[in-house]
Amino acid sequence: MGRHREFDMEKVLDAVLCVFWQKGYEGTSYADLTAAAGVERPALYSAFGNKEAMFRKALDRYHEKYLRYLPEALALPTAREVAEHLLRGAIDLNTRYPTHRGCLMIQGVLAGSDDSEPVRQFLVEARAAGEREVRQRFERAKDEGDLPETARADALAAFLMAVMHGMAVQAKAGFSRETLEGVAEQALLAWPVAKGTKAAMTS
Amino acid sequence: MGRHREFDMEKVLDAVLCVFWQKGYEGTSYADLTAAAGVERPALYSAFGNKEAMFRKALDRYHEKYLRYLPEALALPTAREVAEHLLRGAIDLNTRYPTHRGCLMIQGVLAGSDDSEPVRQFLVEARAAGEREVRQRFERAKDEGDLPETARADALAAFLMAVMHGMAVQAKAGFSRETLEGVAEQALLAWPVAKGTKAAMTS
DNA sequence: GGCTTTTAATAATGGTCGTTATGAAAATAT
DNA sequence: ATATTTTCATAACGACCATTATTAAAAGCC
Repeated sequence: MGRHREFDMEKVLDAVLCVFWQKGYEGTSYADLTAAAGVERPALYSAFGNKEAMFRKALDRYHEKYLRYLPEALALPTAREVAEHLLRGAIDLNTRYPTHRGCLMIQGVLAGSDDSEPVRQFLVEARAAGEREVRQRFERAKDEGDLPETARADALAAFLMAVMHGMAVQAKAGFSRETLEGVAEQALLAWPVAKGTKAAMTS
Repeated sequence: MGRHREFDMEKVLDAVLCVFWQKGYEGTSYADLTAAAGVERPALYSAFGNKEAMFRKALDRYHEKYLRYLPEALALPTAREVAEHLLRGAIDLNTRYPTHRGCLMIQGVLAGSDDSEPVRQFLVEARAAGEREVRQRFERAKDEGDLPETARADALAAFLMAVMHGMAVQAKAGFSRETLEGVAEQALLAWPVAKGTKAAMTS
């Protein structure tokens, strides 16, 4: 019983996500959110709770809709392909939309106000979880003989993520896709290759 | 004639810089600034102008006091040493102070509110200027035969800066100095070396 | 010591922040 | 058709934002 919701919940969440993406958590106001969503404040509160809860919902959607390339990458057969797919995916995501360049998560990790500290902490942990997955994937690659025994999975994962984060910053600073592709290329030049693999043969 | 200033201008600027470093431009309030500087609001206004002008002064000091490693690096004899010094300097700066990790500039580049857009734009340009200097240094290295003719100075500079920016993000996320050293090491593994140089002999 | 000039601290400005009462409109249930 | 329930928009809430009058204190000049 009762009245029905008049707005499309998914459309609103997408609009909210875009605003957070563009302006960051602490840079986004309810004025921005209502303008983008075409829905008044109380509707946002009844739909999501407060600003922090809304951001977390937006973050979930960000993972589902835009960070798919991460599990995709992890499922590839070799560590080298994992790394390539991660870099390519990051470039694509960071430069695809002219209105909101860069990465929603990285932007939030660098937030500074006291109010946004809980959100920042959450993002720090989420980022660490992603890196952990990559590291574990590279450890598996060592077990499978796909990375050399001498390779350090933790350092490779940290390095790869550093390049991805750096590209997010550069994308926000206006870098072109082509420039970022040059960055990714250089990053992969020293990728370790185990003896006896196809990759080692062609080098 | 008239009363003398009672506070030490340099000490206040240092305190202001630390707050901006910790909380970013848009995350810092005058309450934070007065608490850290031990000086009331009007004194800050008479000394610096408004918040934006104060941030720019803090940025100048940041360059003088903490970004010295950049011109230092550029003055080194080989491109390889330039890159090493840049990475080492970034690691040091980003992890030295537990209360304000990361990089003041990178934090500002990712600011999102409408108010901070002028500051963000300024930082984007300052960042680009730094990268330009590195690129030109690498072009000189090609002329001097220190980098191979096939090397792309722009891609190398962009790559190096990407790693530095990524390390700033990771430092803000709590990474240890040792982890970042692993990142830098991996970044340098594929550094191009011209034939006939000492570096090429030892490899 | 009086007069002027500069700095200092208190406190108020208008504006915007995130959040929430309040009451009208719409839809189901009886 | 009436009562009940839920959503909607208007408008208000206190808190904090950057900025600035206002007034008291301190230091140089005569």
